[in-house]
Amino acid sequence: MHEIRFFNTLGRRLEPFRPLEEGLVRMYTCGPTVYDHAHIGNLRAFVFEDLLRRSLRFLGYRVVQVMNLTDVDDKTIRGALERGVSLDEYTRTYIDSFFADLDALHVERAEHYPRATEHIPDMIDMIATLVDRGYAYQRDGSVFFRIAADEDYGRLSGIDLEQVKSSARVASDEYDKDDVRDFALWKAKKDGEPSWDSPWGPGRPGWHIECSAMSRRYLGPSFDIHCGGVDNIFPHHENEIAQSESANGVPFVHTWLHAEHLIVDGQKMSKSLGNQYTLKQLLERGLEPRAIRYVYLATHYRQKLNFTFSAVEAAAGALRRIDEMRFRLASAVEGEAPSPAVAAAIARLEDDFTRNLADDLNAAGALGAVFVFVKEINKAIEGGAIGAGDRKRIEDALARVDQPLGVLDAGAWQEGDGDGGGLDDAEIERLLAERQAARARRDFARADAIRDRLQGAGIVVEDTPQGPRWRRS
RNA sequence: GGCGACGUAGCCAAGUGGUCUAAGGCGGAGGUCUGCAAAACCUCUAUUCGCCGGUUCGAAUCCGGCCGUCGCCUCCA
Repeated sequence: MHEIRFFNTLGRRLEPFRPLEEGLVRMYTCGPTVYDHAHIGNLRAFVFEDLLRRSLRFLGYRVVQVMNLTDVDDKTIRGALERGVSLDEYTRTYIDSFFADLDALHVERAEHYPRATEHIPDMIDMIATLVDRGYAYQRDGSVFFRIAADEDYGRLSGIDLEQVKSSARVASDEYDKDDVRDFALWKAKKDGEPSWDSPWGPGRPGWHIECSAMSRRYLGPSFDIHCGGVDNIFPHHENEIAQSESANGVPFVHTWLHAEHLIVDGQKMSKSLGNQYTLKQLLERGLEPRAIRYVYLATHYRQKLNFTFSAVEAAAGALRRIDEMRFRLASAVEGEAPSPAVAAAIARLEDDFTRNLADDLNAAGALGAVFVFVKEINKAIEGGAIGAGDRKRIEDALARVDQPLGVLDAGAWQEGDGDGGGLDDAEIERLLAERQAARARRDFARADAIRDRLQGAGIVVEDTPQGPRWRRS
């Protein structure tokens, strides 16, 4: 078993990973604010978290993952008001859209998707504890966290609080706080906004408190991993640590993992550049979701991912190479005894693949091991070195490494209508036989006409020394 | 201004002290197969890791400087 190492943002170094409870990993992954459709940058973080949970399982752990849905904040409130609908109705559209995106990219479901609006009492409870303990104070119906009361504030981000103090943005803050750096735990109700009753009057929770409260509800006061995008390091995750440790009196999270941003054509995504794509927009352009998932996987999560259309094309080509190998394997003739070359290739794959994955989730390296394997198997097929039982052993090895990747099995990504343009298998076989007969009597016009017809129906025919083989494209 | 990241072949991207004259993919060039084609497969495709110094027996990998790109600095994954 390979030891898992992660780059912990807290401390900024690679370190061996050990869960608090043997064999079980509890992780909290910051989810979407459901005020708009997710863009491909948001989705990068979610695919990264999917890779993480799948990899942990592959490496032998049970996983409990929580992902919050932020359904009450400035943006959802504003959106609902503008559209003249309830908050719930407004966010439902984007929650549905979010899950549709996850499905399209084959992201596994987390164990829990708590919504902020369904956990207001948990948040009020935690805020009350913070007030009791002197970490928070009330002001005009709002409650603020007193940063000065938390000595080790800033140890995740390494932020210099003196700097924050003098920043212009903070100076323009709308609230009257003891210290400009203090942040809101509870915001007093404003006209027209949805609100909940609390000991401090009607209002709504601040952003950071939801993650502290909901993670405690589902994972307890201390757990193993917390993830998000790098932009969450400060202030969001810093504030979560402050709230949770001040309220619970125990260490909050051991390992913090942060996904780097995605850029498009070398530039930051922004509405004004018009490059803030949603998954739906890419799919409408004809990009395959499987290739998009591959693009996400092929760059290490701590590296900026430069998303380009040509990268998606390259990904599609890479996947085709794998599909093609399996296709050729399916019609390979097995020899007498199992092939030592195949056994060696499988052993090498499993070792290299696992080692890379355990090393801070190096999926790009793991993918490299898969392609080395593909090449070796191709050679074995070419050289007639596929032995008894090898086909299944190869397929099984691919299925194992695909458990964390979720991208190798073309069949799993097939859209419903792959029916070969109305031709069933028997009909295809009959046409192929007819074409073979035509070829045998050197009636190539007839043979090519049949091939064209099959091609038109989405059937690819490949001639080999052992006869033709076909597949639906 | 403060904090931080990155710069590897035409493109994408691993590797972070010796097995690196640098994995893998895309693209490109040859070849094999074929009636032709397509597809596929095989081989080749960076003596070099932004530039300059230094440390070391040894550096793409560590240190310093410079150049370039980018992110964060109160609610953006």
